[in-house]
Amino acid sequence: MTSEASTGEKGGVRPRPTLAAVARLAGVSVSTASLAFSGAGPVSDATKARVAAAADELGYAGPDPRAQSLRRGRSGIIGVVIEERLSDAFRDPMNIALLDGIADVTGAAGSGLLLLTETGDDRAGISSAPMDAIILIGCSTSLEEAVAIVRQRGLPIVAVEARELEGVLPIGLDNRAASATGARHLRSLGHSDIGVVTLPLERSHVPRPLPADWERVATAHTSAERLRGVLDVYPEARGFAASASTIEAGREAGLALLAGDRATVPTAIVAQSDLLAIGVIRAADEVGMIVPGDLSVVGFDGIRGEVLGGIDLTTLVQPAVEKGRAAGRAALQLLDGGPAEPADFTSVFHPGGTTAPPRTR
Amino acid sequence: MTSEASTGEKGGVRPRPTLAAVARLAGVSVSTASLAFSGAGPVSDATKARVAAAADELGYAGPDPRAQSLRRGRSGIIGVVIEERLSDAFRDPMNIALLDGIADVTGAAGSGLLLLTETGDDRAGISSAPMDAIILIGCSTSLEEAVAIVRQRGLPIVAVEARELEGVLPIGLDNRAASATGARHLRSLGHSDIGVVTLPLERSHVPRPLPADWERVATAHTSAERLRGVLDVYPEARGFAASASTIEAGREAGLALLAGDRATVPTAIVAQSDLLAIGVIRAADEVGMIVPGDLSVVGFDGIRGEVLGGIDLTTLVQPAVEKGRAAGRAALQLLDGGPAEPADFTSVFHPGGTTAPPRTR
DNA sequence: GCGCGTAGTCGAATCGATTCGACACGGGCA
DNA sequence: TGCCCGTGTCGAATCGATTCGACTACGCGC
Repeated sequence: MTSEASTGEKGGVRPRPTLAAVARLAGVSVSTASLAFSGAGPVSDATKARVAAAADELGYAGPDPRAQSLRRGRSGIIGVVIEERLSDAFRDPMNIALLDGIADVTGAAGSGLLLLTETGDDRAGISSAPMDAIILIGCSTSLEEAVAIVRQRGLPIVAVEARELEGVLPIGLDNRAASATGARHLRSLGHSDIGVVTLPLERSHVPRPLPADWERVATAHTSAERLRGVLDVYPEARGFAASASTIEAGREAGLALLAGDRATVPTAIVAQSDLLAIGVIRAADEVGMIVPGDLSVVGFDGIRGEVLGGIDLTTLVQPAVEKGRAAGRAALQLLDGGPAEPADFTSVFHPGGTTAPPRTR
Repeated sequence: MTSEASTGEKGGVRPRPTLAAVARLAGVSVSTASLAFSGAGPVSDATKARVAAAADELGYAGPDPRAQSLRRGRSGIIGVVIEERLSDAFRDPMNIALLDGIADVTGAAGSGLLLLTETGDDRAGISSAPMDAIILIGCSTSLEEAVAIVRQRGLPIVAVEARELEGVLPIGLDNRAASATGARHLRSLGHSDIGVVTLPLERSHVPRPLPADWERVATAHTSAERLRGVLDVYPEARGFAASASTIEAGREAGLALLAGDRATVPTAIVAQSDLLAIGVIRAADEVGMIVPGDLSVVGFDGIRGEVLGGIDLTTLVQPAVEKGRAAGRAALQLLDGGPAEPADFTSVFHPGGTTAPPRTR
């Protein structure tokens, strides 16, 4: 009878054996088999061995995660919502570092990361994927919407660098203060006319000069905060919104700010990311300006390595990986029911070789 | 009685309402509620409306994905296994492009991507995450192991650029042939002494000269194939295995190959990735060699954009995004029970400005 | 006017595990 | 000798949905 077990010997698409089958073969009840398998509960060694043998014989691959997650009310999956296309989001090393930090923590806790892109109207994932918690990163525009959906599902929400929102645990960065520090550095060097290259401010990532009503139209929290930080010090700064956090977009923005007579262009530019800063430097190079002689450039992020091409960028170094870890930890704590305290990270000013006093003209 | 619905008005951790609760409030059976909600089956408009109203009142967020996935035997999740740490894997734009291609297809089909890293002994994800299929990318060393686990779970497996393996649907690239094409290009230019910088060949990513017994110790399929392609044309080529697919690792390898008397170093280097190639070019620059005057360099991948820094690299352009799409499609087909045919992609040789005839010496 | 098909609804089984409470048995302690 | 408790095992409820088969009316055709 139970020798139907041998079915699996060779056949084609044999259905996955269940715990019940294992129990039957081992001659014990399902509950005992479960106990034996999970190690919880008192089970005699002999029984344990028989169950193990039966499982082995049937090729039982362990409890079905679907059934398990239903019963336990946990799926062991944490959703990560990324606003843009993956290829866009991952162009910036900061996002990768962030994700790496998250993966570091959640991976260690045995949770998987479910990547949810928010492109188009693909709400499907957010509204119906099996998750225990969700981490929003780089989500600006549609934040409210996403939060509403997720909240209705009763999932804990962690948001990295988002504006305060009811029921959302924030992982913050001192964007405004840090940017102000960078700006003050320029002021102390003697700069009085500076430009700002911002990250995309609104949903439509169209590169353009900063509109006067940017406060009203801005939906990207990080960009807005960093901009405020600069304006705190230089209320008159001219701005240009880049189309993305890439070198190319930075170059484009840089060319726009540096166009015109040398006497009328800013003597320093604050870029809201290091990639943008590198682009600005490239633009300066193209219009024949020397950095930092003719133009000082400040970045943000503190990326390292190849992309910099050996440049020692003056920038604000943010602990991206650590930020990711904090987000991961917070998500885990929340889904454990425990309270998680919001984290706030601080960027460190790194004076590099791309800033200097303005050339007297 | 049923006014307990109002509990959710403000309270703390109200448990998520179930379909049963909705049905009760609407005064219909659970089965009818289910039918009404999913739209399947004949339900009168009046009933549908009442169910919808009840769901609305209770704040029902739709069927619990966990229960759904148990019943349906599907979780709507596709696992993507990445061998290394995310920050390492995503340093190479090719991997991002690949993932983007996968996400493109699976996202459109409503499936989420579960990121599983294979760092350490963290088999947890692979062996127990709720997934419907799995895609292995850049998995070399521990391929067999991973495949064994997943196969026992009865999941369809798609592997990108892996060696043939029973029960695994391969998505291939003409690594060997394409590399040979690159090598023949060098031969036709007149080079007779070339070097190869390979991607990591084994688990331990230690940079070192290619050992004589590399065939035996190599576990990375892609690297090995690309190497074979070059050796097909230049059996005597000297090799150096880089520690990663990064510019820095390429530079390091380049310096190693270019050390010594100018007369004894290779006149051309084939790098197994564009990032490595850029590193090699940087190394050449450092030791005072001009590319392509003193040294020709061939890459692999066909990355574009900033990292290249304006270099027109001679390389083999592979359709990475398309490869990802194919992998995604294959996974979807397999989990639909349908047969999926393996895909094989072809790289296109792009003659750039980094190769030239060797300087006569 | 009778029977049959169908729209609409419901009850119950099912997916595969976990876990609580109950039960039987044997040994230690009073 | 009798009682209690811990160990090992089992049955049954439960998680939350989907879906099959059955049942009730009702309308239509013959």
